[in-house]
Amino acid sequence: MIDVQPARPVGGLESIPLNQVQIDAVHYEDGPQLVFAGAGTGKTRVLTAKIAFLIERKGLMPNRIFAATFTNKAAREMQERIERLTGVPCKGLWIGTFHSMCARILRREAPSIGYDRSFTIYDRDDQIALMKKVLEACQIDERSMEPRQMLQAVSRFKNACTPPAQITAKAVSFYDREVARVYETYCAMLARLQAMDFDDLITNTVYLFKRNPDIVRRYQNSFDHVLVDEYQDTNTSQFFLVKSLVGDRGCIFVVGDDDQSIYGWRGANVENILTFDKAFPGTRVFKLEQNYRSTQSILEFAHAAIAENTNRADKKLWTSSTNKGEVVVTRYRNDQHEAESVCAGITRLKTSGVKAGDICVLFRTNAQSRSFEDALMRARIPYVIVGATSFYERKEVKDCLAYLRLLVNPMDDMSFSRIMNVPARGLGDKAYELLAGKVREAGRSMLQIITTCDCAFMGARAQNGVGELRTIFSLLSELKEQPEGTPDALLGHLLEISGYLKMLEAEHTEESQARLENIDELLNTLTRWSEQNQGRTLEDFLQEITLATDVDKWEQKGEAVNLMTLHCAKGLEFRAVFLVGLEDGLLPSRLNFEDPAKIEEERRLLYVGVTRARETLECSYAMQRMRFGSVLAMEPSRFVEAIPPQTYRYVDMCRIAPLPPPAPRASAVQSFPSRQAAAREQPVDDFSQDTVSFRIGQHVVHATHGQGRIVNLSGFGDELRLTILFNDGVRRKLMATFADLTSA
DNA sequence: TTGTTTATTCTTTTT
DNA sequence: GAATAAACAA
Repeated sequence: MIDVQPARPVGGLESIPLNQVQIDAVHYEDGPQLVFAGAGTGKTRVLTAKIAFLIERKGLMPNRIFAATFTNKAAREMQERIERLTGVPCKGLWIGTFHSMCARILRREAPSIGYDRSFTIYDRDDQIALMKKVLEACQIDERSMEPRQMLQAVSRFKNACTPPAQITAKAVSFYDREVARVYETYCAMLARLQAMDFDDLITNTVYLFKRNPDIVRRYQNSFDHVLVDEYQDTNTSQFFLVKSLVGDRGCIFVVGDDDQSIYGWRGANVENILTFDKAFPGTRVFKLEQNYRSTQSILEFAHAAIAENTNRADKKLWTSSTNKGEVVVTRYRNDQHEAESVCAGITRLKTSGVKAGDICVLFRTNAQSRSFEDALMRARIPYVIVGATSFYERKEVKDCLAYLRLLVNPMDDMSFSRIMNVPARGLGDKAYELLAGKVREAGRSMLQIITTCDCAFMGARAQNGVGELRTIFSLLSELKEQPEGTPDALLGHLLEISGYLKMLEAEHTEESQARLENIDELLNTLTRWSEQNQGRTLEDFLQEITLATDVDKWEQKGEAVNLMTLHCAKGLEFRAVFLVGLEDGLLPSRLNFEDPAKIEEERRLLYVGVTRARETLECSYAMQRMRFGSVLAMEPSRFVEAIPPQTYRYVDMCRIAPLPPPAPRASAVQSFPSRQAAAREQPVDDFSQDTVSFRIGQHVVHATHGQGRIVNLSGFGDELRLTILFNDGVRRKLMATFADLTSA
């Protein structure tokens, strides 16, 4: 095009330090680009620099750039950095998650696909509630077809952009036809409620583009460049979306890492990244392999972990850092032991000068956070949980939001049914059924019916309740039209006139107190938001909070330790990471045992966790874990066992720090002494002469397998089995009496 | 119709 | 062991 002559001193872009590959990727301008960016290789930096390059050097207007990121937080931070670098205000830049940007498009174009602009966005809870209604309407027993499973099927169809009619046409078996019927009904209901679920935001935008050539052309013409972060986690509908925005132009730049693809279960399609060059001919591939984040030993450990996977583009991260660091794998007695010891480790780190905010505990499932919360609380170490039942998922908050949503979208019967009897106004199941019947008959929404009809078909008590609701909503909609009807004022009034506050105030329980505080918090949030977002509407607020990701809601406070799931941790980094619960059945999850592809995804999850660490990494597993309220025996994760032992230091806390004597719970101790307790109490018996020579952690030599280390003992006497981790990386279980072993 | 008790099922991971 | 659904009493 134009030859780039940086006549003026280029302040911004050059202040980002980049290596040669990164520079090449940023400056390339001859067509589609795919950047393979391993963990910690400066992916965000390249993406930021690329956008800055487009604005600063190519003179693109910010509002002509479309950039999809994985969280809104990342988007905000990137936008700020670009503004600082280029000195160009980037308010108009299209940057955010696919979901928020599609919502932005759909708010404008909704009428073209038969929706109102004020449509409601349904979150997961709403989806489940709706699916239950759908199953009821289809007269399907919830037990034969689980709502969550149906939702997953529906989500699969939507992600592949297959409309109900096609599924119905293809359905052969009875089951398939039932699923198709559910899908059809679910979509129809959403449309009637003027609601969209998360998947709809993407697929409806794709439909919009597909059916309206003029609209897609308009959007194509309005974007000069399309960029996508974390491309390995895009699904098929997102691919279609990107494709239609790009058209046959080559103005696309994607960044990703197939090794970090961890969202297959929600429809992400790794093939998107692996076959990118087929979809966008003439693609130039860039590979970032120099890691700027982690120490040598962490990288080696990470590579050993991921190298087991078969379906991956070959690459290996390297670092020029000479800082060796150390990876520790620790075995604990049980989950509590693990939590307490990790807690002690955190205290040690803090005294050695690591800020709490630079420490993170990572686990596979949310339920695992509990034992760490307990331990941290006891140790008086402040912590934050990223993604735990968030504020906006609390009952009382959702109730308030349901009132507000209904005010915005009167078609939203799901929200209506949530609040129609909260607080209690004599509108129970029966009243609901009567109303639902009228809805089918009249083709109007519940709120519309109760505000426009006298409801003589209901009992006297119910009519009274209906009257209350009618008053509440007529007052609120009146206020909403007034200039003083700001979002926070609306909520304040609503809490008063609905009697919601009174209901909680009357309770006088600890719980009701907490709820009142949460409502107060919501009110404060809304007030602050209204001040900061003058001119924006209640609709905007509601959309913002339903599309916020867990990380968006997280403020990384310097003085609090972070707890989160491995999925949440994507894209983040910490000086010190504790990767806990590395047990078979947990990581990998038992539910993915049968499917090798899913096992590989679980392994990538481990890889993501490991590569979050900058300086120290402690991986751990416990021999026993509380689950379902009972104690389960656990085996170390197969992933850890497959990692060559020379890449880490093994610490067996079961031997180093045996638990203090069990609490004097007489009955428990007497009736069920655990095997270990028994072994502790009677260290000398007939077999102990033989067994005593075997200890966990002991180094041994096997006649055929060579050197190894005992990692586990089980059974007694003749039955004594040794689990030995041999230096070839293979773990074998051997009978002590037959194994030809000598002490190393 | 409402609030309480009991039974059951359940845990991946999230926009 | 917790959260939800069904069952039941008031």
